[in-house]
Amino acid sequence: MYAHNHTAKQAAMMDMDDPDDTVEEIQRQDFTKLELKPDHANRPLWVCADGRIFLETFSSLYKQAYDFLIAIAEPVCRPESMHEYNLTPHSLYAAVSVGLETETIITVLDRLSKTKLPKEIVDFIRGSTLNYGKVKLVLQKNRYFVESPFPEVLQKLLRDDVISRARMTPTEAPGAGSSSFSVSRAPHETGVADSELLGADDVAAGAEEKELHSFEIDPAQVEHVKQRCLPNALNFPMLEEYDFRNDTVNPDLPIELKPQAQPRPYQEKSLSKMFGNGRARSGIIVLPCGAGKSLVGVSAACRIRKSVLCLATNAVSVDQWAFQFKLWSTVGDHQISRFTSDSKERFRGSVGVVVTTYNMVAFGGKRSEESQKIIEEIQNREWGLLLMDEVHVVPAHMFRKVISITKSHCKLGLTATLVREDERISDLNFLIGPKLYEANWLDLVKGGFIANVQCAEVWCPMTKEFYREYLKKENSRKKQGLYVMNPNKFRACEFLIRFHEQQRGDKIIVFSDNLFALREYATKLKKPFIYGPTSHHERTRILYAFKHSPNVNTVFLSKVGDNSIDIPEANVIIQISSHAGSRRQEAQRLGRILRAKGKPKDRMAGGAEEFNAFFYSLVSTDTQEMYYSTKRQQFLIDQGYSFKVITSLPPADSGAELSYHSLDEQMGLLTKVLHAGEDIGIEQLDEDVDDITRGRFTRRHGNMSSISGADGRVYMEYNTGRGRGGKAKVRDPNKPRNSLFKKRFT
DNA sequence: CAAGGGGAAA
DNA sequence: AAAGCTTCCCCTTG
Repeated sequence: MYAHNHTAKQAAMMDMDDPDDTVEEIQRQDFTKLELKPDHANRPLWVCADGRIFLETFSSLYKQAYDFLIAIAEPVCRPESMHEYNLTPHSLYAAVSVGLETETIITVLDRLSKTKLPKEIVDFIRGSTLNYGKVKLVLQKNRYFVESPFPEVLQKLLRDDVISRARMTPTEAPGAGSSSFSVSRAPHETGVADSELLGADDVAAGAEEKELHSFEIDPAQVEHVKQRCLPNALNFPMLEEYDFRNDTVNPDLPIELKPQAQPRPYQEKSLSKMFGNGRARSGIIVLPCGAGKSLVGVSAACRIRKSVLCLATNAVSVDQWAFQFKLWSTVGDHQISRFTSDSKERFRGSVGVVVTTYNMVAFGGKRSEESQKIIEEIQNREWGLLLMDEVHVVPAHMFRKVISITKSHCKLGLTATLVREDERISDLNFLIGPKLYEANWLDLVKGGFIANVQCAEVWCPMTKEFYREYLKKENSRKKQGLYVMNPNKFRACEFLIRFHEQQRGDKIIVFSDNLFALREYATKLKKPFIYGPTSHHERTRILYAFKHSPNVNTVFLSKVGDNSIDIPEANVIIQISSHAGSRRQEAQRLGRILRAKGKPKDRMAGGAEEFNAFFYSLVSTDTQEMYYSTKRQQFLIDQGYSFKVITSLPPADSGAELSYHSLDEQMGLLTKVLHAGEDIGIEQLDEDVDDITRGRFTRRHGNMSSISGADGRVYMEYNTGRGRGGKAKVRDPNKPRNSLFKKRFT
């Protein structure tokens, strides 16, 4: 009661239009005070004073609103009918980076909003974008300069410790003063660019002859200086654009897209964000795996037409990038070279494309003579484009090293995972640049560009005997051994493999981080498996068979499969021991089956959505494994996927033909597990993974994810009785039913 | 010269 | 804290 009165009082204060701190707090909780416009039904957005924005996806303006929102705000959660976004200083920085002007942002947002824009939001947008474009970072002949038409801005920056220390002492007397800046005439900038950089008020002044002031900074300190300039610090985010058409210092690379390289609409769009004003912006493009990231990268290279340094995560993907360059572009054979531990090529002449790994560039240890020479060449030249693949999986320290070692005019990061401002991933904002474009997975699914995945979590009750031992054990490794080897889980796995192999003719990957389980499952089911020690030769043999033989439709993989194995054929994933897997890993694994198979038209017939890929996580109920299940799903739920929970696998009528049907067999397995000793389990989440999980979770608290998560559980009926699966009876009548689920749930 | 095993580092 | 899996380089095989 008291709390209510209090709120009412604060609400009264808000009515008086008092910009008090508490206002924001009230509006966070109470949307009823927002003033609805008369025609609100036609407008798709709810804009809250705390920066949250909700988008109704069923609106007729959805498409326009979506394009706009994705440019100005961070997507938080995008389930089917309502998206949640967050307006942040970084997202607004990204928005002005791609050429949107402050007043445009405000006008359009207001036009799309059901309610009058809260004053706080308007102020916030103005405040966040005010200083954009006033400062530039320029790379000239291997030296870095901070440049601005406003000497007072440079002075302000130099009052910062980090920046003043990074300054290369000018030859003249030290001691800052505008007179000590180098002064130059602004090089042929167009009026269009000016208005974009300076904002409406400054354009008139800019029309006069303009002077540019600059000071040089230590290349090793570039990263720190950039960070100090970000919106959350001094708030003069540095513009990094490459005016490649006017770069006469670096030679041109004769390279063009081949005519058969036809970018898809979303690829085209991401490129237009990058090259919007005729120059090349540094930043990040987010596309799911299998959506054709490499064509975007190659296209960017073909527009800039200068030397390219392309970085990938491992040698397999280096080969793929080199292949993609040759496939999509006219790059000559001796203009492209790979640099890995066993392939040290060098391009001819002064300009070309080098494809290598982050590791190779950042490697600190002893190098062979040959490597040493190549790495020096890489370090000592200027690159037009630094193309960075899979930016989200590379550890931050590796980036730092790579970016400070190499000198590039433009950096393009490609990633599949959402980049958000939490934890270390926010470093990407200044290490590379703002996010330029991000595709919505579900839209790509609808367009038939990536596979439509059915995600499911299969709850496998522990058998009585296994559970008794489980409760007895203190050691978490032994516990893990027991719940991974739970006979019911094994049977569920076996059932799913049979179902997908026989009923649908699918190709299946089973992931297990636990090597004991990997071996046991694979051997028992007579399927090939690949893990670390598997020789290269053996790997290729197995993968070849998986690809070409109708008799090999399932392959078991350990963590090796996460990165360095390319299996475009698979369309079903089953995880048997996944609790140690992060969401990032989960997303990555899902990515393995996203590559769309078949023609989009076939799959979209009649508008009915038909699943063509499946992702299962098998979880032993009432064990530690359950603890992580909700967390792991978060990423996919945020992308708009819903998780089904299946509690009745294998079905009661399929008992006998599956393994471990009899108690005897189960006891045999139990004995084996109990005698396996310490080798059986692996430890809990490693530090890195845990950090990320925690970080994202705190941030997620109280947003729509929880709702959509609940929504994904319409199939669930949790049966606490052990030894027997519950039977789910509720289902969403709007969702078409896959034959598997038809079978299971009727 | 390529394949692949060993050791070291991260 | 340790296992697992990278990666690098160097060395020995065929």
